[in-house]
Amino acid sequence: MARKTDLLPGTLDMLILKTLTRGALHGYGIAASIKNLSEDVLTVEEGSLYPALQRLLLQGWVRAEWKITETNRRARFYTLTAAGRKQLGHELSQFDQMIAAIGRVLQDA
Amino acid sequence: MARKTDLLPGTLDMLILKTLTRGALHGYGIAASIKNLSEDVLTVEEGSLYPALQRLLLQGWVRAEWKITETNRRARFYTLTAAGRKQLGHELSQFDQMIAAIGRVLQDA
DNA sequence: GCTTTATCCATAGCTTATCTATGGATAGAA
DNA sequence: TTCTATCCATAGATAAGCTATGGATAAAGC
Repeated sequence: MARKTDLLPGTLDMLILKTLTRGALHGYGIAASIKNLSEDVLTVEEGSLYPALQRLLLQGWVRAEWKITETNRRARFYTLTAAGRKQLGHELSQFDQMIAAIGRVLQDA
Repeated sequence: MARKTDLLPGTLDMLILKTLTRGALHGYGIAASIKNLSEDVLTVEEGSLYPALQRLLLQGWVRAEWKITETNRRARFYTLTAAGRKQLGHELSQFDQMIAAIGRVLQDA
C-alpha cells in the first residue's frame, strides 16, 4: 500500500501517556517532545493529537487544566492519572509482546 | 481505547511478504505460519488476510496460481515477485526505524 | 454411511485510527 | 507591522483490520 504514515498506527496513545510520565504538558509540547525524542522520525499531526487527547480524557487516563505557559500563552496542560499510569503499563507490555512476536516472524530461518 | 487488535496495524503486508520469502504458500498456510512463528501472539483473521492478499496482488508484489495442496485441495499459492522482495526491504527498514524511534520515546529519562 | 473437524476461498459491512485541510488566536521577534 | 512560532480544535476523507457470513471438500472417527 505504500502506506504514508507518520506513526505506527496503534501506538499514539501509548506515546502520549509515556510522554506525560515526565510531567504535565500541553498538546503542542507533547507533539514536540515526541518529535524530539524520536529524532524527527515520529511526527504527531495536530489532527491526530487532539482527537487522541479527547479519547484519553474520556477514558479518564489524563486530566486537563488551562494554565499559562512560560511563553505567556493559555494552554491546556495534561496530567497522567493513576488509571492512565496503569493503562500505560498494559499498553507497554502488550506492545513488547507484539514486537517480540513480530521479531520472531521476521527473523530468517 | 483498549484497542482490540490481533496485529500491530500497518505490519500485516510486511509479515505476509516476509512469510513468502520462505517459499510459496496459500492463504491458509500464510496465516498458520504467522500464528506459529509468533507463538500464537499474532492472529491473522481471514477477513484481514484475503483483502491484504488482493492488495499485494494489485501492487504486483505477489503472484498467485491455483494448485493442489499435499492434502489434495485446490488452493491459491502466492509467490513473492522481485518487486515484492524490494518492497519488503523498504518496509523492513522503515519498520526498524520506527521501532527504534518508539524505543527512544519509551525509554526512561 | 454419517457426522464432525480441519482445510481452503472470499466478500460485505462496520469500526476506528490517522491524515489532510481548515480555521482561529496571540506573543514576540524582526 | 509583518512574520513566525506557539497554541487550540474540528470536519471530512482514507484505509486497515475485524466481525460475520457463506460456501466447499478431504479425511478421520464413529
